[in-house]
Amino acid sequence: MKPARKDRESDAAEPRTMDDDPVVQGILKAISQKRLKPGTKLGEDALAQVFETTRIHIRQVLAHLVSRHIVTHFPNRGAFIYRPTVQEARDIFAARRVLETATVNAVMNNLTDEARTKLKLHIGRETGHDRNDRWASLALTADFHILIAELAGNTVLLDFAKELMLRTSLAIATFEVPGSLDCSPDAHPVIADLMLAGDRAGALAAMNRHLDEIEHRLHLGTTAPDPDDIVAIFQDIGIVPVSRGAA
Amino acid sequence: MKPARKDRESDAAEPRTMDDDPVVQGILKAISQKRLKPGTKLGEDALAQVFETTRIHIRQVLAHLVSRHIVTHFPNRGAFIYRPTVQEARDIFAARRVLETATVNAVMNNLTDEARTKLKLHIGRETGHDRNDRWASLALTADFHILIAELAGNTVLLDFAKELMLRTSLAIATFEVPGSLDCSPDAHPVIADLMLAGDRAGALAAMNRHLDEIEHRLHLGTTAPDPDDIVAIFQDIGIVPVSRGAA
DNA sequence: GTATTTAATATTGGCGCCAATTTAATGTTG
DNA sequence: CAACATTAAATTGGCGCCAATATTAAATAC
Repeated sequence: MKPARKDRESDAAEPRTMDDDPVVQGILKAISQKRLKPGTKLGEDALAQVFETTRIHIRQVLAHLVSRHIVTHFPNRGAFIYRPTVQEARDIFAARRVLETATVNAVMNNLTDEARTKLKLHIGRETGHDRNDRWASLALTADFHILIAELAGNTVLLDFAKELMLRTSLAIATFEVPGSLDCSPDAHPVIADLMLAGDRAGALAAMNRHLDEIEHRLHLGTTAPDPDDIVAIFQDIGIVPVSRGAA
Repeated sequence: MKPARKDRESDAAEPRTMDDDPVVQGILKAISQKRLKPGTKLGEDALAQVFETTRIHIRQVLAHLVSRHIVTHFPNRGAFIYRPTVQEARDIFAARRVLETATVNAVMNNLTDEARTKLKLHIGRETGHDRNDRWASLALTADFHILIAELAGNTVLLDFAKELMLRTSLAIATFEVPGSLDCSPDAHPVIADLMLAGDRAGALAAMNRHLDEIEHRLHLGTTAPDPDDIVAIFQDIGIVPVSRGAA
């Protein structure tokens, strides 16, 4: 009937990655847009109903997110968006300083015309988008740092950068002061211009200042030093209307 | 009967991580010792029988290893130890240069007595162990780099370092020339001595030379530039006696 | 005798069911 | 009326079964 299948068995079956999964991408996008906050419970049935899939699929997705340090799993309790500790938040930013210094350096070692074009294109989108759309802004700010990692041409560092961006979103959502923005609106164009101008030292300094600025906006020294972590989580679990008043 | 349980529900249930799993640790250890080579099939029933567990447990373990880029999953075919491409092997070493430069720097910024002690202790174990035990050697060489990442005091960078060590093992096993050692036996003591002596620049240079040496031992330019990747995998899948001769 | 086709076997993938535990609700008591 | 104990509901965890696919073995044709 279909004997031609055997001839292509070498390339027919491609390896499957969880990152392509629409449910994974949906949850990750929701996190980077801060629609899903740390401590939120990810019920299996609820997710299965929202994404119109089976519960088994959801369990695989959650297991993947647990492996990626995006979700915490409590036995017999379920999966929750991970809430970084204060120390871990600092470690994330320290790791970003290391990684992004390297990626900026790598990009400037090989600044092709294609790289320049992509950089300009992104800055154009970032400055020209609708400022009222807060969720589009949040997604774009992460894309800038990921773009630099892409231009660096190292898939391993790119994966690390993606993971760090997600975990940064969790750290910001956990420790931010409610009213402030994530980062100043012109930080990315400044960095991009310095890179396009060939000013390596200036670009590196601007990037590190940018990261410092984001980190110092957070309440890493004052709020919840490290104790009663899980207790705080339980307070926030109730995204749904909380009937009882504050304790 | 046991009403005291309710009082402790806040701290009773701890989050569970896959890294503590004995099956995961067993597979990871086997990889770092190069008993499990890239391309080897990890059958679910076989693993369940070896580790005396259920098939579901094995599936969770394999899913975790897939997320960690240690195992590749082919639909309806099963899980195989991941085989890095040439480009990815280069990226792994480039990422290690970035990461380990940072960790060495961090350690030397805060070289406590405890750090000195642990460093000396490890070097002592590495030089004093049985040289004939090749598998113990392989496990120890990875531990040296992980120890430095631990002493750096950044959990995020530590996780990255652990992942990079695993992927380095896969890269070496994939591209090594059969007879050679992984690295020269005195490279680690040299680096440790320079660090203990406070010679930052010397330690960084020695570490980078060490990484260069490991990378240059591999056949990254001559063997299988990048084409027919999956085909090559299928050739090596047959760890079990191959009845047919070479093609 | 080699290659192709066909059948048999083994392995993976997924769905449903039921047990174990937790969480919410209800009733009781001081 | 508040706090505790008990009961009921909901959710997660795990096991077995069966379908879908790939791999191996046998059979047939050239």
